Amino acid sequence: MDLQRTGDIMYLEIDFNSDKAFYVQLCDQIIVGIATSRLREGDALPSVRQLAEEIGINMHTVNKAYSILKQEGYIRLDRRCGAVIAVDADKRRAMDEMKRELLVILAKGSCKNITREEVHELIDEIYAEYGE
Amino acid sequence: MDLQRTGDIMYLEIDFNSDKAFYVQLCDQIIVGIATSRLREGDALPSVRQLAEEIGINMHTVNKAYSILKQEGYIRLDRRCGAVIAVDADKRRAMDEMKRELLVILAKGSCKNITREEVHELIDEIYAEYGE
DNA sequence: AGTCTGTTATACTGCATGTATAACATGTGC
DNA sequence: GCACATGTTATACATGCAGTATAACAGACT
Repeated sequence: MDLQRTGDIMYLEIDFNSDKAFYVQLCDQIIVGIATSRLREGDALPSVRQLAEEIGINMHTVNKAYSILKQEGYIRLDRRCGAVIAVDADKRRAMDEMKRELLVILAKGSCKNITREEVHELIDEIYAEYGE
Repeated sequence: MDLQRTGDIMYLEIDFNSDKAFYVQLCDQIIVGIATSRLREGDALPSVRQLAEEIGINMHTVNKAYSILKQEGYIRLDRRCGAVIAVDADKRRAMDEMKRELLVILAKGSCKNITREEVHELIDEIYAEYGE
């Protein structure tokens, strides 16, 4: 087995004061991790029990996050090697979902006088900071 | 009083099968309505009781949506004329919030092989369909 | 055999959602 | 003044989700 379970996934943290659910925070952070190449195809994530203890939450909450990530096509789960990054790129569906999510966000911005140009700049800004 | 309470806000509908909360659906639809100029500064929204009956939900759920819209600076509420569109454009805060929301969405897209250029195209596409 | 993995089941607490009924203070129109 | 509509608030209830806790199971590794 050449898969190494990384001992420290320090950037996985829970904000206990956030209004976001713990499992949503975990999903988001892992997805951002993949996008920014801190997590790569084939990398192993900590086991549900291990991660749960590290960040101080319950095992089932981590398990829920992993299950969602599996169902949405970001990781692969099996009993041999735990959770492994394995992105299944269903681009068509991803773009549909992105469009639906963007619609409300752009509407909010439009109400607050954020122009289309400023949105484009914001996109490039984010890509510059975190991007590939 | 030259404010007219619009009799039919037909585009306000609840998707009872959605996973989104009713009051969130209402907020989103009203915000999109403002952004697309179907609702304009000074327009009056139906009263909480009237709208609740029209779309078949409880009064308090509508009231919750209105309260949030007020708190986020999209409408003004007073006892004389009910709920009135009145956008308070706190652009700085709006851009901060937009950036935070975009971060995760762009990360998801990046995982699914959606390029930065395609995101830009998607933005323009949405503006072309709904935008001013 | 022992230990780790994900997985499932059950039970409990706390909180958000949504409904229901009622009352209150204020503003409008008669 | 009176009736009516407005937003607002309080209370109570049912339901479901979030999170925790304990436990057990089947498969894979050493």
